[in-house]
Amino acid sequence: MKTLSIKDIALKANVSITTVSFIINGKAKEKAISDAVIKKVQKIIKESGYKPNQLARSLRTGNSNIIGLIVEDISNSFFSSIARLIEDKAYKKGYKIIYSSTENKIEKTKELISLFKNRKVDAYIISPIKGIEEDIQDLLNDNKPVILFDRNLPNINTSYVGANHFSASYQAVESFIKDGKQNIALVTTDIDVQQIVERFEGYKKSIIDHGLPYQDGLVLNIPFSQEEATTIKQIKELLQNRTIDAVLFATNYLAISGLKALKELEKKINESFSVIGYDDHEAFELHSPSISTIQQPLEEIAEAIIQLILAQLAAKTKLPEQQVVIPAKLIIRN
Amino acid sequence: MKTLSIKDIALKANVSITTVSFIINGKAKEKAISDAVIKKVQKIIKESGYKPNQLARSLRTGNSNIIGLIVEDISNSFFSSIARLIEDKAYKKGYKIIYSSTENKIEKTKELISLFKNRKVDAYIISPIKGIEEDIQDLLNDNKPVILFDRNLPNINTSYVGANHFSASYQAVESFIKDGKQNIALVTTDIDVQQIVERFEGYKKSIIDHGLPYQDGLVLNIPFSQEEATTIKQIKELLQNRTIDAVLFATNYLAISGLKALKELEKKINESFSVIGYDDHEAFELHSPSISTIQQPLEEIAEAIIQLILAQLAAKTKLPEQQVVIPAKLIIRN
DNA sequence: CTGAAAGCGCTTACAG
DNA sequence: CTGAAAGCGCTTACAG
Repeated sequence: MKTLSIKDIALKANVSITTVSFIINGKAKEKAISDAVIKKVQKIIKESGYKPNQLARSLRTGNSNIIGLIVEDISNSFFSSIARLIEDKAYKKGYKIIYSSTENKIEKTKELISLFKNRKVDAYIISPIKGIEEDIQDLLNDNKPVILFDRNLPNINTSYVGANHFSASYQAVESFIKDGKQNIALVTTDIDVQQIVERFEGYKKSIIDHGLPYQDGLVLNIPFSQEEATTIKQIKELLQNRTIDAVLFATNYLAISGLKALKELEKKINESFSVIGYDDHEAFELHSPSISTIQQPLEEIAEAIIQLILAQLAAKTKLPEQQVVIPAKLIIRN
Repeated sequence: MKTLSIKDIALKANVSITTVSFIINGKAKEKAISDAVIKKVQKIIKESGYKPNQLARSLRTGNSNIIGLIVEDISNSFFSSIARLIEDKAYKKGYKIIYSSTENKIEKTKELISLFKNRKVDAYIISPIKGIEEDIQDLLNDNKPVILFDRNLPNINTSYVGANHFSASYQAVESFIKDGKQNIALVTTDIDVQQIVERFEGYKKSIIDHGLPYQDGLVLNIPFSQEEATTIKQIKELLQNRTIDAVLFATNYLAISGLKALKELEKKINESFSVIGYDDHEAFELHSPSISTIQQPLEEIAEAIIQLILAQLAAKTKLPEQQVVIPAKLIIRN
């Protein structure tokens, strides 16, 4: 069961490995290999089930037809959905995707980039955190295409795809206010990334623009890696200690924790108490009542990312960077 | 920014690449390299940030320190949790995991195996489907460790880790009956894998053992790749056309569709109508009322898998295969 | 129309 | 105690 090499095929076909290589790589015509030889070699390849060793190919050519996808947490449905869409689209162009989660840890992210680099990944799609600017710059200096998404990094000159979180959370708060809500809380996370900061700023600006007082005490910052039990406890405390008639959750998993807190408090969502979540989650629609949410158009985001990356991969020279900002939509469910 | 090779290090250190290689691979002592040389070379490696090219290393040694994980759907929380646990454990032993989803498609699964083979993956963890027996046998003949999990394949002689689904669904039905339920439905999927068949058989046997009539019409087989909207429609029809006072769902995503169907029908879960799900889902606990469920002990399963795979990887000879069956637990929530 | 040969970056048996 | 050389399986510039 020794696995076959190009040499074995060349031997069987009684031609040189050069000829076999040209045929495998679709360069037969260009190299003017005779039809008879092409047919013969293809037949032998087919019959023997020979598959070129990708490792050797990558080692020689320096590229791998692999795109690396680095996200916060691949088990979060926002990221897994994007990953799935990108994978499908990339596959059709002959690229495979390998992905991994950073868990918002700088060290882990650096290791991942280094690992992918070592495996000669052709291009990178990264949902970044602060502290890895240098590593990304190295990639760029190395002429590797890098697309940032979901979060931008101010000092990096590369393309970015993401939603407009400022205006999304501005609108969410506005919809609360139109419903007559006065004391609107925000439950968010403490990670210092643009996308999260924007959600806070949209919240704050909307409150102020509509003539309500901004209250620091209504904003709860949850540490990212905190145990969920602690998060639930903190949300319960917020809800018990303050007069609150509406809550905006800045991420889907915070909203889930929030719903658990409400359940434990036996506090109902109704005309006098509203909730809006972020991104989507299977539990939102199923919940009684269904949970309204700010949704990012996943398909559009995935499409924009893959377009940019394929364009850069196909180009010989560096393309001008683009900032693609896609509006998020407020979905009101009742 | 040319990336460094072992040659560059050898040059800088003024030694041969052989010596550098020995030092990198921890064979310096064994090869009796002098301490002075070791220190010097290590210093240069550190300062230059040199990382060995894994592709070249794999090409030469024939192994990659990568374990391939092939599951039905990585975005299902059962599989993503297992993947996460395995990843952590493997990482500590110097192995990386790459994973991908089969979506229960034979062709896609074959392609994945072939892809992983091409990338010289050292070992395989597979949640299999029928129709890939030959491909797995090829792997085994090639002396690659393969662990099957979640589902077994009768004619393959390799280790397996999974839960006892027969007794789990037997118990679930028993608990319905003890609660006075008489007309118990099963919503399951049509994929022909042992794990799903067992769930059906446990259901049927439990009904018969407790003196109830088994009714074919109370078992709904949902095609795996069917649109969710259709699934919800079929579940609604079942519930409307039949007298049913309890439903066992054979997978977590079917339970979610079932809950959506109940919501659309405005049918409440209460003393006279019960539901049990399978595996877990964030929405189960959050639901009002919370949904009882059959849970597989993820940590134990992951632990068993990784133990078996690491043992086989460390062994020079083929280890005897083991069938590890772990009991699933019925979690009653109210 | 086709092939011999160099080289990608490593590891390792062999020699000294 | 250390190194020269072969070889893993490919691709491609060059030659004819």
